[in-house]
Amino acid sequence: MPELPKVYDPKKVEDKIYHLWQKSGFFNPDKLPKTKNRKQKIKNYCIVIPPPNITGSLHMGHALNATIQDILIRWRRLQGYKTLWLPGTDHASIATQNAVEKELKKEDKTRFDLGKEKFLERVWQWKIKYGSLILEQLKKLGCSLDWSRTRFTLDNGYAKAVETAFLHYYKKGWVYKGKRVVNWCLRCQTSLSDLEIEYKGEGGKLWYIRYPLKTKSLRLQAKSYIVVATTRPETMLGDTAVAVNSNDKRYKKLVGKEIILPLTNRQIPIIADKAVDLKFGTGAVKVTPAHDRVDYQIGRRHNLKILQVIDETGKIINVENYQGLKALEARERIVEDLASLGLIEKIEDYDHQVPVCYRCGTVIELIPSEQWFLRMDKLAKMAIKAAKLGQVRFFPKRWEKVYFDWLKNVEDWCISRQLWWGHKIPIKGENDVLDTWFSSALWPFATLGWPEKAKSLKLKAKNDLNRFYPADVLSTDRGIINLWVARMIFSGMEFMKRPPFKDVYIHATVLTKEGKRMSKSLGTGVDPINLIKKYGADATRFGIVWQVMGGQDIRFVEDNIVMGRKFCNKIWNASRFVLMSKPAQIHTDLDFLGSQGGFAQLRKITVADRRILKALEKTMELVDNDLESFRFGPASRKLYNFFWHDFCDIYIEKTKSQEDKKNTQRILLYVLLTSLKILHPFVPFITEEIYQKLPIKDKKKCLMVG
RNA sequence: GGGCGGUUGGCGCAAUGGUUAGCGCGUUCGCUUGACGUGCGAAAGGUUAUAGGUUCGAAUCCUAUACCGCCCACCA
Repeated sequence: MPELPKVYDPKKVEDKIYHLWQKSGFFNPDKLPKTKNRKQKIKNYCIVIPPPNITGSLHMGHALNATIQDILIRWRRLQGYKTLWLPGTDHASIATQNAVEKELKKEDKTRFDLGKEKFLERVWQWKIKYGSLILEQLKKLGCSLDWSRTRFTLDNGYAKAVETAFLHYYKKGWVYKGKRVVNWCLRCQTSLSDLEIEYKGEGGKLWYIRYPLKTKSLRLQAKSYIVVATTRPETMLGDTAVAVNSNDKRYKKLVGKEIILPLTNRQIPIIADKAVDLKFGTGAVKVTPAHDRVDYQIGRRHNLKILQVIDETGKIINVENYQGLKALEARERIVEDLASLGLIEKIEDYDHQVPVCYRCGTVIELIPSEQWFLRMDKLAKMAIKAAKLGQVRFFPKRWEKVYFDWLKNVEDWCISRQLWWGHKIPIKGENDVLDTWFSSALWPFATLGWPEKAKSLKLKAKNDLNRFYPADVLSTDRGIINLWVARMIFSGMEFMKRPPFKDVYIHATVLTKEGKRMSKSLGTGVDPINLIKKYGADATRFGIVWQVMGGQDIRFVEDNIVMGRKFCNKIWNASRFVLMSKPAQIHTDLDFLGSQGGFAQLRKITVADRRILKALEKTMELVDNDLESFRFGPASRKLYNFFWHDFCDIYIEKTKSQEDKKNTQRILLYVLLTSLKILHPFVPFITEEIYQKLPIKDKKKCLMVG
């Protein structure tokens, strides 16, 4: 046996070991060696990876999530389950299109300069580059994904799944086309769903505007008016009513009367509606059904005209004097004009929330637009039911509230987007594409071959679809519980009649040490690849998972990765110690603790021997329990304490003075081997490397399938 | 506006109502004993955010308050 170096060097080990794993084929459940457990049909275990967007490289959040999933998969694989962890990437329609547009901007070009065809070529080049970069990163981290099943949400088979799903809804009448007031991103030039907008606090103003009442006498008209408050005076051009609360005594007499809308001189009614808050502003609100969500609802209740005055470029239309002005320019002009007419009562400072695009941060305009929608009432009910019945369980449980709250009040989903990169709407004459989340909603079964394999599913044929659907665990970030998780659940219910996974594990969000969100644009991001280069993949995995406690956010500190590296070095040197004594071979499956023989047969077993064996057994049990309920941090601490303290500090020190060398060597080797097995899901590279050097009689090709 | 999470040694975090509140990093002191100085042994460092309450007993349960963070929301 060659002498091992004193310090563990991950660089010399990781690529070699990953290659060994890939060559073994054991990432693929169909190629796993037979064991007692794997012969049983029920012992399948599946995780579908949340496909990373191909917008760039992975950050620590991804690294944490990938580590968590790999721990679960390796743990179950070692237990004898037929494990599938299915890899892939997401075309991320709007996000990727924006990323490529940003790149073009550096060349002073827009997508329109290139034209659709050339632009899409460019996106495909981007996809090839970043798609493979992401998969490489996962490999560096040690992820045991079945690469033979790699999918992309825009590959040919996937397009078939999207088309099938869309047409299924279409035939049911759940997908429909209609003109609605939708969120419109002025930069991306597309509609967005309600979940795709964010709110940004803005120090704005509240203008109080006098709307003159229509009276018979002109003299009176100058004196009598109703005052409305607004943050967006320019939208008054599209007002088609003024609304007050029906219980508001101040305005009771005015309901049913008309006002003359300043600047346009249109006559519009004063109406009573429940949506109006008596306490805010003046209690009277201008109603612009074309450019405000609430106003649209009010308009529908009162049959008001929808008068669009802002177009999809953010400019004023349909009003002569302001035609072609940008909304903000129009605002200035209108306020000036109103002031010169003496119609501005007062102006107050007012902080409010402005909707912005979740991908590019541009202000959202609400405009009436012809779009495709998916009816949500029935689907939402199914999704709620699945969680209520416990078919889907959230960990930690509190996150199901976020899910229920959204589904209970959800409105129809606007699924069409005016983008170039994405799935085409499968209806003749439609050029628009689908919301990227429509396709990701099908991920857990589309990746397994749906709809092609659906027929054989009915025939109970053995294929991926019925073997690995539903998946056991979905591990993801809390930010996409509704955007993605909820939509996967109702899609699964609709197309597969079962929810797509049993457990939803919401992992911690990785923050900076200061408690700020990690973000590339803020320069607060930490690249896992740099950590892997510096400390090794195992150290990075162990260090980050060490911090996973009870669903709390993680403030990332590099100290923990340093700890991980030290721990790996400890594992390395304890193994060196055991190997240096040149122990005789032992049998892998020898049941030392059981009634079958093993240590029960050993005559001279010392107190220290008994203690370490007991501690090992206990640790195995506790770690299993922790992993059953996703307690990764506590599990890693138990492993650490057992190995470092019980095994190294106490037992190994003790063995140096134990007389029965042969017995001691056997026990040392047994405890080391078993420790490697329970450590392997957390630190796969180093444990595999050591395993390959251990004197085991019936050694498996890999510890991975130990 | 509503909801959720957090606040424990210098820093990052544990502790499932019950001994002296633990761990990692850092700090100080001592160890060149043949696995590891990325190590071993020891030590210092905490009125558990604040104020009340429940209890034989509270970091833990309850009620407020403060600060930090996140999510949702149609007060124009």
